[in-house]
Amino acid sequence: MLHRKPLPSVYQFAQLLAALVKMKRYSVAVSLFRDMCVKSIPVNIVTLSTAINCFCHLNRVDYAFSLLAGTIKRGFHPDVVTYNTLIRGLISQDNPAEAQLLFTNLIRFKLIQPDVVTYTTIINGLCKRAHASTAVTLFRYMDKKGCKPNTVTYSTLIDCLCKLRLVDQALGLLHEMTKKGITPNVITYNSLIQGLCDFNRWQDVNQLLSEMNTRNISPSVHTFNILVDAYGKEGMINDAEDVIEFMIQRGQHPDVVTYSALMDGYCLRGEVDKALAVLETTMKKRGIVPNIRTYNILINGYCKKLKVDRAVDLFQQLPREGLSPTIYTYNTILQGYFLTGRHVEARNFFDEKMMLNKALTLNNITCSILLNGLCQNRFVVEALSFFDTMLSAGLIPDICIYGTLIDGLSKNGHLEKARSLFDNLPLKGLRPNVKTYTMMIQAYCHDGLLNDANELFLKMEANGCLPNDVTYNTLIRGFFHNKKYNEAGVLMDEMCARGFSADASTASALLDLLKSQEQNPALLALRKKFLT
DNA sequence: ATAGGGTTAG
Repeated sequence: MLHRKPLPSVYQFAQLLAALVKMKRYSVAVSLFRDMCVKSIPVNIVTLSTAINCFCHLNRVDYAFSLLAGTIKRGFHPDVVTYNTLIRGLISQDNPAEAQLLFTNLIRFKLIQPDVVTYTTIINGLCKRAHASTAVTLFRYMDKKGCKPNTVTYSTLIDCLCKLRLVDQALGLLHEMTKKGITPNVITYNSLIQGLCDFNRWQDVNQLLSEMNTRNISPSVHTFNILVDAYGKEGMINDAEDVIEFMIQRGQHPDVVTYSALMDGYCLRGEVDKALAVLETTMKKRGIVPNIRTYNILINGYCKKLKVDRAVDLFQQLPREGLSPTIYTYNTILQGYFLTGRHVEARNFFDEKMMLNKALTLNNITCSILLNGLCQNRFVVEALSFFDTMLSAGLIPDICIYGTLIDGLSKNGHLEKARSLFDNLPLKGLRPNVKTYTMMIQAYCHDGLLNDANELFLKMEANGCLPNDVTYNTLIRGFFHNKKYNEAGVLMDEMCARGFSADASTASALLDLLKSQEQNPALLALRKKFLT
């Protein structure tokens, strides 16, 4: 194009950029745009907006805004499309406050009139941050302002409601849109099918599929992938295979996502070798190239089967396949080593493979795997020193990390350290959850501090955290071990009243007690309670 | 008339 004389028009360059965007080749588009600027090829607001969009997709909203400044400086007028792009960029960069500010200023200074895309973008951003009710309010507001929601707006809201597990509300919106004459598309249905699959509502799924059929909306590869994944996760591997067979019959081509979902299904059943066969035969035969997620599934499968060496073989095979491991890959193998008691290899793997890899961002999962693994192997000092390493690497520990640490410390004879960590959680802006409370209660019980345990049990509910079945069972066993059978009985009644029941471990603890103290009246009363 | 922005799966 650059060598053509006369030069192709700005339209044709815009089309080329758009094609690259469609293929998600954002950095290629950006370098082409730069090339155009250097060679003084005319640009306009359309090509400029496309470049701004590319920067946003590359997570460089800062560059996007400096290009916006350049755009205005060169005398072009950013329009509603330009600003919608920037609003989406800010939201996707997790900066909703700036997005909000941009939106209000655009309206205040009458720079643009928000359109249906503006509202849809913001509704999506709100929903993805779990502000569903605000999103619905905005949804009703735009309608009132004369900006009619369209298929994409409804699909966005439906998808978000499904992800918040409000599937029936989402189905209500489907009904509402069709009544208004706004036709759902395959994306609308895919979101709903996913939402229903999450609840194993197979009958409703089939009803939606036949509804699609009546409306002449063909299921896409996406649709089938949702089904393969859902069946695989439920262990219904034959159904998953049937879906793939069906989609091929209908002329759809399964892709890497389809087969990865199938492989995950096999791995969850422990049939990792079958998953490997899918990769080595079916995918190869069909010319489908596996990606890192495909390998992660296999690596995870082998680790869960305690075949860590096979997992490491696959890990070492990655560069040959042109793939780079992700933090998920590393975390999986690290956990595999600990799971099989190979803590020396785990620590070498962490030191040599993970710490030295500059491209890797260690996360809270890494931290909790390490802390848990070290504590379970009685390396408390090392665990604490790793914790410090992670902190100085800039990691912000979440409540799960503290839970792991509290549990590990208390199980290795450091109850007071665990207690002080627990008590200082509010100072770190963290609230204990039901697991954290339960671990601390267990710690107190283990050291015979039943009063502290009971006090905390009462306190958690007062703090708005309801005990669950694990909490009750933990405290009841604590009373058993400290010969407080009457207290155990009272708590057992309370637990049953709340719809929980004694678990296997509590039951066997009681049976052991009964065996050794056949005539203890308190225990006999407990047995009566327990057996009825 | 031809070009840019918002929604779905592992």
